[in-house]
Amino acid sequence: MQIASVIVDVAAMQTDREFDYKVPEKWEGIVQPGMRVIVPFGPRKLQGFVTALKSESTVKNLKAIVEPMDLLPVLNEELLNLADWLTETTLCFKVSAYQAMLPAAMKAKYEKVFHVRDEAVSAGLADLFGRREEVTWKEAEKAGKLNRLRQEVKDGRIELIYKVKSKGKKKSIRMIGTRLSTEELKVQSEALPANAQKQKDVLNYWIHADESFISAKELMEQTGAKNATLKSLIDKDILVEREQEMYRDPYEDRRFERTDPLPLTAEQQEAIAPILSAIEEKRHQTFLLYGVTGSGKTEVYLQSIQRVMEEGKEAIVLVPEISLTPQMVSRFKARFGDDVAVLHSGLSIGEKYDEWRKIQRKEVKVVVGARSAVFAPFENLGLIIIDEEHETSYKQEENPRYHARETAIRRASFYNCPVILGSATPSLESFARAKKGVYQLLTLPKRMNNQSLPEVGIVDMREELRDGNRSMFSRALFEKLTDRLEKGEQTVLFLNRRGHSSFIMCRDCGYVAGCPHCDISLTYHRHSHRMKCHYCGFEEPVPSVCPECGGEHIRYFGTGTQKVEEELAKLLPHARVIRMDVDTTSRKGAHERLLDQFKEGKADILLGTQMIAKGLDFPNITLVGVLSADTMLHLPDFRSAEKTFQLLTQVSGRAGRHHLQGEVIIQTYTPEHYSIQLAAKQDYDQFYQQEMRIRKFGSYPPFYYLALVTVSHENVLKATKVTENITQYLQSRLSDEAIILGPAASPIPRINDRYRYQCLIKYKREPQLTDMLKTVMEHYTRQQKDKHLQVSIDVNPFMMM
DNA sequence: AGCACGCCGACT
DNA sequence: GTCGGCGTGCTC
Repeated sequence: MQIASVIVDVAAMQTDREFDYKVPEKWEGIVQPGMRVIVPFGPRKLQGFVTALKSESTVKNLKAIVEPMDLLPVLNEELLNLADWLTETTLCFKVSAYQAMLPAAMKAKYEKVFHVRDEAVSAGLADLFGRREEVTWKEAEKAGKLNRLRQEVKDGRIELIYKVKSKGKKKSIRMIGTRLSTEELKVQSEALPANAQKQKDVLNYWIHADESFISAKELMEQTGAKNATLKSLIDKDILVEREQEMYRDPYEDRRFERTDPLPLTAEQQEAIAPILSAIEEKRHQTFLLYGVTGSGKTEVYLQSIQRVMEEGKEAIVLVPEISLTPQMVSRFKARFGDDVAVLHSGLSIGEKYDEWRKIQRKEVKVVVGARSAVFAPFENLGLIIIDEEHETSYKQEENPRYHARETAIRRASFYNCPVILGSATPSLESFARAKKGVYQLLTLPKRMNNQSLPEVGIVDMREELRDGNRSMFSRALFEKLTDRLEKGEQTVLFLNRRGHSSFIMCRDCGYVAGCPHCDISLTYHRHSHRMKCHYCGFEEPVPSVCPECGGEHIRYFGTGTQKVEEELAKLLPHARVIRMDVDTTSRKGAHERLLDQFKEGKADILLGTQMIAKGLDFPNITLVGVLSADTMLHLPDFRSAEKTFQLLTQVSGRAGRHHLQGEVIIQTYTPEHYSIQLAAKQDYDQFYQQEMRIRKFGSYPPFYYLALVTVSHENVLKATKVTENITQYLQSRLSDEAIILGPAASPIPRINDRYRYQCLIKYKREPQLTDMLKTVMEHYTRQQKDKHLQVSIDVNPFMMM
């Protein structure tokens, strides 16, 4: 007898282990590791993942698998292994790891239905059931009939059935065709009654058509026939119908002009050579491709992929979600055509599912996608590329809290293939590893067409204020802005905050409107004229007088894109402005449309948030203005200087990429800060040196690894007590080399009326740490006397909040 | 996570 | 005397 070990679809500590099930004889040879199955679990039915097959089990009364959910495994051995590793390193549940590797369409959906056993439905339920045999639990609940039904179930007249369904469906279209010859059709047509003109029209189509099948939709359009007409012909066995599976193609109506490999510059050739030899020698190696903006990293990627494809292998390209724009995609589609699948959050669940299936069926060779594309189910990987390697979005902030970079390296080492990490501003971690020789450093020091880097000016906004300029534009920026308008050149204005103003404050007493449930200030939203909490969703109208002192001088602080847009309209009424932020680009295709408009010169100024910091490459942009460079600098995060430097460098790179010389103005209240100074000089190396000193001094990455334990509870005392216990437990067991900070209140000490305390572990080498953290997790979730207690652990955290 | 079993308060 | 509250423990 075959027995399957199954991980069930319940993300909880107590169920995070294998359960054994008999494999029914008829499924033997079909059920395999990596396949999804439906299994009975207690009274219900659940989705489960088969992890292994065996012939014995220590459990005596095994239940049997109900049925497989797939024909072929959805996870191969390599991915099953990778899931084990993810579980180990990120301390997540097995199911969570599996789920992260599969498209959302494969997530199970559960439904409970009441099914009538007897013919007759008891009185009182007739109105609920009507003539149906089944009623869903939800319907019954709405009708308030649950108790009644419970009784019926007990008495055995009604059965409660647990159903498991897959969320996504394959898309199929209805095809209509005929197996009859033209002659036979003519005969059939004549045999039809005289008033069946429509049916005759339909048959006439096939008498003249070449292909034997056509989609029902198209047939009806061409012949004007209704569905009923087709149906009666099908009933007469003259026509036949069938469902044909098809892919949803998100890029259906787009055509990509094929491009050929471009000749490489000497620098590019030097950089690509070691990559190509690693590919040829099937050697696992991680390359850090450090190249300034516009130095031609993408062409290096493309030609590396080309070589991988020539070897008959596959490649994964990871790109930050935010720059996964149609322009980016088109560069790959243009070079590799239909060999490319694309995975990003803009696709529907069904579209993602289809792209995933193309990969699984080996119908594509290249995947371009955001973080989760690192799990693309290729089985013959030849290369993984991570563009903009330093981007924090490669770290997932929910369980499993994995980092795409580490995951990629793990996969690549399995396949003995190289990884390319590309960036103009590498993360300190990666650059340090490159310097140590863990990664091989490849440099592209020059811009492609020998364009010099733009001239960058820093404006001290405190001085502006002192001189009486209270506007959000410094005199220097405003002057250059008007100059560009006159010359007909384009400007990009960058601001990393959307909306209007960020918070409101009373000028009399200094009162700032805060959330009553969280320790954070409320954000002002103009359209609704209300204040909202971004953490718990609380909202309230803006007070007309200060609730503290009754004063009437309520002021709006902070500047959002919307407010800048209004200000521009006032100051430069003739300027045509395009605003790009989450609000204006949420509609499908809006992103591309706005950029196209700007590209075609239909606007003078492009005003936007983060999303315009990348990829934008238009010849006519000669001025870039950063309205406030230091908004990020004061966040409670040891990476804030690094992030500021990266962003400023990134944004500056937008100017003067072609024939016209570019210029950048950075407005700031802290002009002396090294991250701003060095970004202005575009001096990564200097920044690296400086920041490394600070990291060393503070014992932060890349000198130490981090692990963050966050405890939250409604009761402050409980939260502090638990955090203290955890800290003590770790303290007593870790080596002297480890540094433990805490217990301390989180940077946001309260969210949704729950108090949050944390403990930060800095360590270099603690082989026991994972086990200890696992113990901590188990201890506090098992001893669930206190349901309200929450403990979360983030190994290598990026968000310290 | 759900769901059942089981043991104590306010109602027909 | 029952309905229903949610504490506890299990699911191959």
